[in-house]
Formats: sequence, structure tokens, C-alpha cells
Amino acid sequence: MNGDAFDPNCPTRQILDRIGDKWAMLILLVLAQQPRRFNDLRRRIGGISQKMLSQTLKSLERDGLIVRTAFATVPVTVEYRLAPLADGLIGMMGAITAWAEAHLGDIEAARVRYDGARDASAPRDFA
Amino acid sequence: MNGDAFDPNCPTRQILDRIGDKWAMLILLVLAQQPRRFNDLRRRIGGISQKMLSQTLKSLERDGLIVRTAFATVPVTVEYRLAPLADGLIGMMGAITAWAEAHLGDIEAARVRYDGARDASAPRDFA
DNA sequence: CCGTATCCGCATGGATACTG
DNA sequence: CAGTATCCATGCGGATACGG
Repeated sequence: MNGDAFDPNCPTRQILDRIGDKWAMLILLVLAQQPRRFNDLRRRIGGISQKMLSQTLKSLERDGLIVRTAFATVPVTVEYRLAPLADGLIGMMGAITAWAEAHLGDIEAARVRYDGARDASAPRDFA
Repeated sequence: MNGDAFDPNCPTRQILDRIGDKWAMLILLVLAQQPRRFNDLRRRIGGISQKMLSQTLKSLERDGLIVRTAFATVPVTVEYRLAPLADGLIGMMGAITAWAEAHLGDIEAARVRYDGARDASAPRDFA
């Protein structure tokens, strides 16, 4: 193994950016249940603005992770659905969700310990 | 399954934020090789500023994901190493890295297709 | 209904200088 | 060596208004 992951343009960094995107994974997670329309997605994802939904959907479509289909009804109807390429990502989201639920308690406990230690006098170092 | 993942304060969102952090996972990845000192880390992670390294290390320590040990040498020596809690995260990073390397080509191809389609006249919708 | 366009506040994060 | 403190540019992202 080389230092590959530490080049700013490496594959891992790019995917990490996608995963780190504030809304992208949440959208994929909702679409994993079933295809949805724009305002349906909007309602299901708490706190997302119209701008960010539109913007994120576009970038996901560009990356081939979702498919956008517009029907010329009046008014127009648009459906978004997962593309096959997104399957692996959804699988990882499952793992992440499971880990999160299993270990968030540990993390919160660590935070309490850390924050508490600041009062009791600076964190003990070793000699 | 309920809509749990769509509450802004749910476990998954919190972990997603951690994973999405621009530097956190990169740091964990480097520390997964072996424990490192501050400036050693700095050199190994391309493009990180002193401020962000310090800040991210502190938050990782607070979350119980890494352990900081200071030795009272002159000048002082500080070593960072992975905490057991980080193991699951490292495992997921492996999966993410593998997926990234396997599918980045597909993503880039999709982008070319998408960007190219913009010229040839707006993206074809269906009736 | 499905977006795009614009304005703008605010946090993120880099550069730089300084300390134990 | 291992940070902390400060300043400041940039850009993310929310609110709002408008268009197809």
C-alpha cells in the first residue's frame, strides 16, 4: 500500500467527499425505499431547502447515481430513482447506520469523560 | 424501518458528519498504519493546515476514536494512536476505498455523458 | 409542480504570528 | 516539537422571489 489516499485527487477522497455531502447520502437512502418525486423527497428529508435538493439531485444524476425521468403531464411530473451504480453505496450506508446505532453511546460517553476532565484540571499526560 | 435517519439529530446523521469531515477519516487512515506524532501526521496528509490538524485531532480524541499521549521529553513528544472504538470505522473505510477504486471510472464516464448531453440539446425527457 | 436566480449571513478553514 | 491565537477570504447553504 502506498500513500495513495493522501493525494487530494485520489478516488477515495472523491468518494469521501460524496459521502460527506450534507444531503447526498440522505437522498440516496430515501430513494432506496422507492422512487420519489421532487416535493415528496423535499417533505421526507427534514430541513433541506429547495435549492440544496435541486442542486444535490443534479450532482447525483451527473455522477450516474440516480436517474431523473420527467413526464409531460400538466403540471409536469418528475421522478427520481436509484441507478444501479448506487447499490454499493446503499450497502455501505447500511453498515454505517448499523455501526452508528451500535456505537453512538460509546462516543457520547467518551465526550462526557473528555469534557469532564477539563474541569478536574488539564488532561493528565504521562512522563 | 421508520424515518429515523431523517431526523437531524439521529445517530446516522452524526456519524455521517464525522465521516464527511474533510480530514477526520484521512487522519484515522494514517493512524491505522501506525501511531504517529503531530508533525509526522502533518507531513503525511497532503494539504492539511496546522489549525485543522490540531482541531480535528482534538475532536477525534474527544469522541474516543484516538488516544493522545504526551511524553515529557525536551522538547515535548506527543503520540497519537487509534482507540479500539475506531476499528469499525477503519473497516468501513476499507470498503469505501475498495468501492471507490472499483467504480470511480463509472462515475467519471457518467459525468462525461452528462456534460456532453448538455450541448447536444437539453437532456431528453419522456412523454 | 418543478425547478432557477439572486441576495446575503455565517461558519469553515487557510495564512500567519506567537508561546510553552 | 506541538500547539494556540488572530485575522480574514471564500463559499456553503438558507430565504425569498420568480419562471416554465
